[in-house]
Amino acid sequence: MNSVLMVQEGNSDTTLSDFLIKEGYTVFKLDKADKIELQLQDKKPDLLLLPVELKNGNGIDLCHQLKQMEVSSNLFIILISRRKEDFSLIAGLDSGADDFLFQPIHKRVLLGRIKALMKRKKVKDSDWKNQALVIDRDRYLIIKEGTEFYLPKKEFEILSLLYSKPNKVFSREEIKNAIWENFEKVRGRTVDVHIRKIREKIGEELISTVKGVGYRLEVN
Amino acid sequence: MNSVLMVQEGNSDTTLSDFLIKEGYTVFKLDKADKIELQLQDKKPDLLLLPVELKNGNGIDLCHQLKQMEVSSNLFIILISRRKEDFSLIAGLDSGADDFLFQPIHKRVLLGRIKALMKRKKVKDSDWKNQALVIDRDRYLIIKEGTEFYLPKKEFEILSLLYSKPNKVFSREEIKNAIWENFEKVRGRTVDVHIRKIREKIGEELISTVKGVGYRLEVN
DNA sequence: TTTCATTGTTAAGTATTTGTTAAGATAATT
DNA sequence: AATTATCTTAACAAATACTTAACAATGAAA
Repeated sequence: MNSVLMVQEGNSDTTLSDFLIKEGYTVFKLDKADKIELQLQDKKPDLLLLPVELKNGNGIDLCHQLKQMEVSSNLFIILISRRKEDFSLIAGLDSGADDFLFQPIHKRVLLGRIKALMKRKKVKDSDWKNQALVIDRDRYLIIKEGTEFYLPKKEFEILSLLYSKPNKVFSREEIKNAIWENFEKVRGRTVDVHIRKIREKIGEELISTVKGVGYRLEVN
Repeated sequence: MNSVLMVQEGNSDTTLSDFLIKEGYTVFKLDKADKIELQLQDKKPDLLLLPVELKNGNGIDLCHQLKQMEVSSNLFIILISRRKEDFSLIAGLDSGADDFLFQPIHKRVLLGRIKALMKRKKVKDSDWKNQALVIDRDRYLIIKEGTEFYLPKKEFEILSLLYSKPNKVFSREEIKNAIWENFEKVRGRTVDVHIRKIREKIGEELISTVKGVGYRLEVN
């Protein structure tokens, strides 16, 4: 995550791009959004900073289109607007944007957002590529770093659930609700014990506890 | 997103409310729509299920009114009607409703709609005002300028509360009221200590004290 | 400047939540 | 039916979070 494509129509301000370059990013600029697809194909940036207000159309629609195209399916898009009112619109529409910012953009805020996206991307990547964990429902098997583990049903289902949203904290209630038929009848430390077994078999560090809330599958 | 206010005039069916409760939602019921504003102020639900056909007026107008009021500006409203014809009307009018359903309401359909709204809310929340700070309830973590922080429950809830209205000064009473079950029993410097912990972890400048009044989340 | 109410801070005590073990119950397999 | 694996539960230990008290610091008003 270190190349950024900025669309800046009728505006040659370099404050932000200079800042990003100083922070180690490769910055490409476009002074019109028209030929953006070619640029994306060519430069393959990680992030696109796209104004809502464009000379030739609007950024929300463009964002929506890009998000559905193959070239840009892995591209992060931050929409930028001059008017706050726009964002009710954006929130209502399904623009698919990854984040939103208002003008004027503060350098530190932008950097923060980029870093947040970076983290998300990392999680995504690890999901798809160097998967530390694979769940094979067909063979009812967990594979962690090449080693296969067989888990009994309950443990397998709980781990699958956590895996379905890595890093999300699942409350015990959510877990019971999802795994047991009559979840009201499951009391005491039942869930905890299953978690214990999973940790024992697959690794202590795999699942972390958020006290007062629940359990989370750790993915970095 | 987990509390729902249902208006059910002349009908005491509990199928839906039971279902929602089982799904983890807090459900409040009203058997007449007359005093609805008081209830909204009091219960602060996330979602209102409002019939179009009311004894004393109609739900479309009421919806329209509510959407313009401060109390309910963050409230999601789903309009419910017995007759399909109503909805051409609604679509034409700008009722401001977030969604529409026909009687009879199927449980799974309702749940689906609620979850869809939930997603929208998340987007809204994250792009709203306060840009340097992101609160991720799913992962139960705070992201400040790209750095993630895990906070214990009470600290997380207090910060979430302050975040819900950036720059608003919350009195200690308001905070206790919102976070604790029996807030009367919380005495002494308890709130202050939690604030201390938050400042320690996320930054001293984040929350400022308004002497004699309370605390405020600083947002520029 | 002194006073006084308010807030900050620390550290210790208390409460709550979670971890862990082992035994008994239940279900599956032989 | 016997054996084995899995699941649930209770009991207690450990860890963590929460609350409180005591005193310090601050700052506004007299």
